[in-house]
Amino acid sequence: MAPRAPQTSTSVFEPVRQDRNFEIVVQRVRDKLMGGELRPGDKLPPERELSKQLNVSRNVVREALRILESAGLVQTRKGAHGGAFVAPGSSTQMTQVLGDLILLNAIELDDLFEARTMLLEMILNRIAQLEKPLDLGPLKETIEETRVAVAENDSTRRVVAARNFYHQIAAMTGNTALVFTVDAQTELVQTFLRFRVSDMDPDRLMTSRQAFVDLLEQGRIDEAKEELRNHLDRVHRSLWKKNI
Amino acid sequence: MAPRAPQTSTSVFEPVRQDRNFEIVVQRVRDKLMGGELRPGDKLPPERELSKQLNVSRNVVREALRILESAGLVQTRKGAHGGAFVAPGSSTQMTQVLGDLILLNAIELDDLFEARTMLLEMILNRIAQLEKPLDLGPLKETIEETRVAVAENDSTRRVVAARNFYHQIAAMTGNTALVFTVDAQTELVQTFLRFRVSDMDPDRLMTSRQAFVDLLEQGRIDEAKEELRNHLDRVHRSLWKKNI
DNA sequence: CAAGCGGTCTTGGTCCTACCAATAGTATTA
DNA sequence: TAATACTATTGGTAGGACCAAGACCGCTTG
Repeated sequence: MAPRAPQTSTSVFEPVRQDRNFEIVVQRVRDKLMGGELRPGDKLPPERELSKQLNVSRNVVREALRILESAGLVQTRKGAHGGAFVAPGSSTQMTQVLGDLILLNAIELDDLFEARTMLLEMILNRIAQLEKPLDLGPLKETIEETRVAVAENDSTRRVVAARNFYHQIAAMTGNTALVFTVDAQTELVQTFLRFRVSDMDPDRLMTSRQAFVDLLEQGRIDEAKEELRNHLDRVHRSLWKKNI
Repeated sequence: MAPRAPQTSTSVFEPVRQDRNFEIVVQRVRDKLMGGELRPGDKLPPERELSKQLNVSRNVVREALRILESAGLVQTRKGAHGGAFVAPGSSTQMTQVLGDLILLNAIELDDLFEARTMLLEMILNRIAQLEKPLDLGPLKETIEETRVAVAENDSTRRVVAARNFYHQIAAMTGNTALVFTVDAQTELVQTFLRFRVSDMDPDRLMTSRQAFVDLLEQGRIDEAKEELRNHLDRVHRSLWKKNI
């Protein structure tokens, strides 16, 4: 054999480990979720127990739980019979993500508004294609709820009712992904609106809501789209004023 | 004075504190981001320093950093001159959220596919409304890249090229929110596809891509939509087979 | 007996201290 | 001069201690 030149061993050895321990723990939990071994409502072992089972420090377990919690996968409760429970899905995480992207200036607020308007128009198009007659019951109830909230000047109820309004429009498509997306966008817009609900003229709001559901009931979807788009434009414009 | 009945003091005292310390730390950082005091690229103080400044334990700081990190707001590096740096926005968090919602059975995979198809159709509608002539340069380059990747049977390059393809379609709208949403959905679908890229017939893929851009160039948007929709249907269907 | 009160145990929340491990910069040596 | 070794910085992990909230049990008391 020819003598081997003394070369600096070129990446023959791969790094033993690169993932941090808490990332591995997170992945373990995700795997159990994916495998169906863990389902919403289930309880994870106590932190001390988990740290023993996984042979890591309690610190590592806690950091992993923080990640899972901020991802909306688990919720934690203190005290006896407390612990980390697998959570049901909600739109709050998507709201958070969108909000953070705006914080980082990666998404323009205007663009989000435009996307929201487009998404809702798209949803109405989808609704127009449905064969079954629409069940406008929930929508009408929500509008009634809005009316009461406006009458009593209860801004909290008003905000909830607004969220329900858009939620139910999306729900009419039966598409869960669209529902979550709409919910997230609505929540985010409401976050920016905060305590400026009162800026919106109550009469105009009720008129618009009522006109929308009436048009929908009569099957005049295109006009309903127009009504909704005008309303959204007003809302977004009022928000923009603040954001200068 | 009339003697006061010995009533059990009804909620005169409010709880001193409810937020956990690491949540407060997270909020502090978010506030600095919102106020523009922290911008992407900036470096946070070292953990030990931060724990001194905020008067909390290093544990609390670390748990807060895990949350910020999993939210995509910061990235951490080890070693000298390391630390937590404010990150630029990316679509990975949105991808993660969507994936988690599917894990939790809160979103149906089929619904996500449908939403994706609808979103891209919507984007093409938006493109059709644009006044300026489209710049199809990047799109053509990406298709060329796809052709090379297919020829060399390089699945990694193929996946990247596919991501670019949809990314550039979305980018033509100029709407950052749409771009992020499309990117997230594409990444997620690719995650589910994983190593099944080869399932797609290369010839058919190239034919579809080429036809799409040709139609787009000739302004026959409706036919381009049709072409894209058929392609997406094929992709989603092939994925569905696996998911049984 | 019923209501309420206090004790007790479980479990998450916080703190501290020590040490390991990666990394960039600097000094040293062949 | 270039490769090597050292050093300081900083995140990652470990383990122990204590606090605080909440569920449960049993005792006291009216």
